[in-house]
Amino acid sequence: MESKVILNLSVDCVVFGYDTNTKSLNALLIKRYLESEDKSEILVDDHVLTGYHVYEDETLDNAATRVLKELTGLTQQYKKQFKAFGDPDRLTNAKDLLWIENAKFDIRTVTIAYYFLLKTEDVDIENNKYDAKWFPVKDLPELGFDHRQIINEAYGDLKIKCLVEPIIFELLPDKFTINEVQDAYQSILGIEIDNRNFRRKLINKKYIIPLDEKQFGVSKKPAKLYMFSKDVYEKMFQKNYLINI
Amino acid sequence: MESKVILNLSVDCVVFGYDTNTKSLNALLIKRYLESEDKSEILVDDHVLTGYHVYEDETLDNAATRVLKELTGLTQQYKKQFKAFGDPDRLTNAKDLLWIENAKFDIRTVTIAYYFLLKTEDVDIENNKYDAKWFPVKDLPELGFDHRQIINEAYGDLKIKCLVEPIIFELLPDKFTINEVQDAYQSILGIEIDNRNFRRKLINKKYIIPLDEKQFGVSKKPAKLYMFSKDVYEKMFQKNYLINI
DNA sequence: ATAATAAACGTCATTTAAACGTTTGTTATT
DNA sequence: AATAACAAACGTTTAAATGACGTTTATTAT
Repeated sequence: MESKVILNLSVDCVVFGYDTNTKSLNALLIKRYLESEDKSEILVDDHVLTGYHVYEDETLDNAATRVLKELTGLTQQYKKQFKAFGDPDRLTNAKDLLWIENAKFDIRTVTIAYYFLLKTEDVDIENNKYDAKWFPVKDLPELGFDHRQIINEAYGDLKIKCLVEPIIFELLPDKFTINEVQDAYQSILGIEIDNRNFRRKLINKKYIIPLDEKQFGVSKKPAKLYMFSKDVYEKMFQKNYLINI
Repeated sequence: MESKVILNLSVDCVVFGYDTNTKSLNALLIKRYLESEDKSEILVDDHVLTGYHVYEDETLDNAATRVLKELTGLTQQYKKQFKAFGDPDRLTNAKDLLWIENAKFDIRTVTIAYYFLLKTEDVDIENNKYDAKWFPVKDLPELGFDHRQIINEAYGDLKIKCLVEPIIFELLPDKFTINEVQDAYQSILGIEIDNRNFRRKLINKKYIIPLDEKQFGVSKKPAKLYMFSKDVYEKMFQKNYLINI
């Protein structure tokens, strides 16, 4: 009745990994490279997000989780569905479409985009079967499809969420120093924060638990380690309804 | 290759309308009522959101705008795509499916959900061809499909957005009193606010413009009217990056 | 022992927030 | 035309949070 456009449903995953050492927020991308049959021409040479078709009997959330697991082996990471991308012409670039099995111009692919938060070090990048690599969000390579837009929108959503929820700790190791938290905020939000005031403010939070441990192996005064207690945070009924307009 | 599940793409629109008089946030719903052929049985008797199939050559955003216009005649309202709902079993209720043309059990409908913000009075409810009605968000009727969940998630998203962006003014008339703003926050967030502190704080915002006008027709001291300047708000480079965790 | 350096602590002035009390302008009533 | 009623509008006081700095401390490398 309708016509010949075939609808395809997929999830795409923006995997954010924060690197405490380089203070860089990275995105995990996979390489695409394809030559013409006679090898005279490079048809595709760029990077893309991981994504996959959503199976018939699968929820969107489960599809995203499956894709992340397939790519990284990880299953318990912070996940957020942040936007659907479904413009009818979003995959009409013929070069790109060669990548898709049985690609025709009358397939419309709607993708439900998720982002995940984890630590760069959590992924064994050496033995990754998709040859996935980390790229700084602020220095992305050539990207296929509309994936640059998807990453940018994910990043925008993440920034806003950072301001109202303590999701920064999803990006940091379980035990962290105050300065590492500050560095993460500065890097992700692109701002400068006064260390002394930030330190005071953070240490006063009841859900920031000081540990009887210090850094070691550093060649300066080792910093005290802290951890974040999600329990305490949730029990103090946050969403304190501070209207901040 | 894949199998016999037919994928259907739709948008669903949560139309929020705030009523300044009753201080109630409402959702616009349409009635479903269907009897069996011999009229011995009521098959469907509930309410649903407005939604529609997304046309082949149409963006998701345009589909949502089209649905709103069809329902209300309005085209310039605040709109947000907030979540996709696509669980394989979300429409497997046979009773519900009778509503869908050519419904079979092997159709999977993924819906991209939007919410719109407007004033209840903007909609001419008397002459509405879908027989749409307003229902307080806090007192919804029996709802079809997963529409209760969709409304609740939209409402949750709206509440959070209210705390960080001045979208409350999308729900209020162009000229409003300070108390009307307070009432809207209290009603939507479910909180109590001290009027004297709230008033002082709001009046001090540069983007809250006092007018040389007062209420009339009220039987008490008429309140001064104000308006919200989106221009001023945006120029003062908000997103002042107040980390509020 | 000492230099170098990041971590950690401290101070003060200013701003913002919370919790109240008081005055004012309008309409309705006498 | 006085006054009661009442929400609007303004004011005060105290406590807490923030912003902008200066100083001390613990560690490693020399």
